Amino acid sequence: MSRPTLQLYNSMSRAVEPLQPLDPAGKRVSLYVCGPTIYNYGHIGNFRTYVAVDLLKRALTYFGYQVDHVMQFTDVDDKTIRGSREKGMPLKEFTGIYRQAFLEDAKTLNIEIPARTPNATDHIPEMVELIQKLIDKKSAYVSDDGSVYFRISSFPKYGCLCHLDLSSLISGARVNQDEYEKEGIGDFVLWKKWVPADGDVGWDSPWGKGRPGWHIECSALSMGHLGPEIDIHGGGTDLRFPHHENEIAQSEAATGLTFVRHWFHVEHLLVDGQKMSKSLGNMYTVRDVLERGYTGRELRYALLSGANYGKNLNFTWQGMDDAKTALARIDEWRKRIGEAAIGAPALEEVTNASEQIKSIDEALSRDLNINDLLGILFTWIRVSNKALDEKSLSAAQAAGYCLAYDSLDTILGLGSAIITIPAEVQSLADQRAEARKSKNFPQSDELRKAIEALGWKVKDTAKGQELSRA
RNA sequence: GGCGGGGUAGCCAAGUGGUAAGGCACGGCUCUGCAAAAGCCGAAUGCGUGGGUUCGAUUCCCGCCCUCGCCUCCA
Repeated sequence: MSRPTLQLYNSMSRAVEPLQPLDPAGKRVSLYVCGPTIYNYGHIGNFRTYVAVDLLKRALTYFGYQVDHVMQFTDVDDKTIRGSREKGMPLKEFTGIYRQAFLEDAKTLNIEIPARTPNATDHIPEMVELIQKLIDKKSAYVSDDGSVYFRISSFPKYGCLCHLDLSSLISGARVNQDEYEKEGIGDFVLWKKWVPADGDVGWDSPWGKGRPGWHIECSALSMGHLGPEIDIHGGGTDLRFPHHENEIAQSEAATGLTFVRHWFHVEHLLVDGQKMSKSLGNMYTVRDVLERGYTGRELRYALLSGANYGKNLNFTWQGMDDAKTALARIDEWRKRIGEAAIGAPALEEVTNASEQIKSIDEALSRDLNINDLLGILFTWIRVSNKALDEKSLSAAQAAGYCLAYDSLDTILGLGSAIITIPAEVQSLADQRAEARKSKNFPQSDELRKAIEALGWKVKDTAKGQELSRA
């Protein structure tokens, strides 16, 4: 089936543009995403970004592209070093804990882990090589203390991504006054000279022992894994400046090529309308949300549906409840429509799905318009439920809805609720079935209350009781 | 000061130069032993505000108000 061309907002041009991959065959799309710094558990704001990236990746796959996806883990910087020293742990061990935690949380949210997730520290030689190249090209210099800086004045395009004027940087609000050794105020560090606070963290280099600056890892890893020019580079909106701006400078100064064709930035998540911060006590991890009794897929739904990726998403517990209810309705419907499809003819004979899939394609192609997509889904739900109530939906039509939904869910990634009923709950339900058989309704109601007290809901249907999580 | 994003029903949120998707919440009804689930019906004469362009603007233009973010820690 032919699909529309995917239109994506490009934060470089500030316009929605059709995606045009470098691959001459138009099949392969290279995608690099700036991963987390692994010094702590990721919060839901981090995961809003990665859920959005996951949506992008799934959409690309859906549109028939072969996605070459790389995301690095930043496992060396001030925060990781400080954290590991506080815990009295080797850096690698310390960051390993949070790398693992991130992967687990991603799994909770049904985020597809990129095929390659390199750690920055496993690629120091590539970074050193890139820095040397920049020095050779006079785009970087070694300062008196042995650190290496990128020379912004050597790169006229500097500021192109963020539309910044270099002179405005000089009068910028926050400039580190301590960095006397820099030639220019906007120059940024490529290689940081070892200092005692770094402890045993450090690598040898032509400029002495030290460690890479933050930005160089993404340039080295992106180019190393995906080539000097890539299709899409993404991350949270806060990375635009300085991180991505600096990546462009480093990479393009070294290669003379266009580093990235399409920039994908995800807007931030707010909590109760405010920026998350420790002082406000509104920073939640994925684990915190789970502890409140929500599931990963409920959080995924909330993160996906709260707002399109390019806009701030306001996280609230009310929003989590809304998500939970809406998702339960989708689940209920999927189950019902699936049962109605039993006995349907072979899939190739199911024709009404194509129209539905077409509407999905169209909404998705418009810069991943998830809310339009959900609007379409809920319309299917209402229309088909009505038809089922009226007994006017054929098995073939039901199968068409199943087909369309399952296709849609390759993008949404909601999957299905896996329900394991505790023995205690099942036992109460069995007793209730007996009570109902003998029309002992008072006892039946008592048992329902007992089941609800355990956090479960019971529903009476023509086929008997059905249990679900409250 | 510079750059950018928002202001659409109680809450969340799409959208369009031609008369306001969807979700959640709420009320009534149908169904049900009662519930639940599902369905039906119900709310914006209106899309921050004042002008302008137009046959027609929430959608385009200008001014104003409010709000959020970024301007070298940050997804």
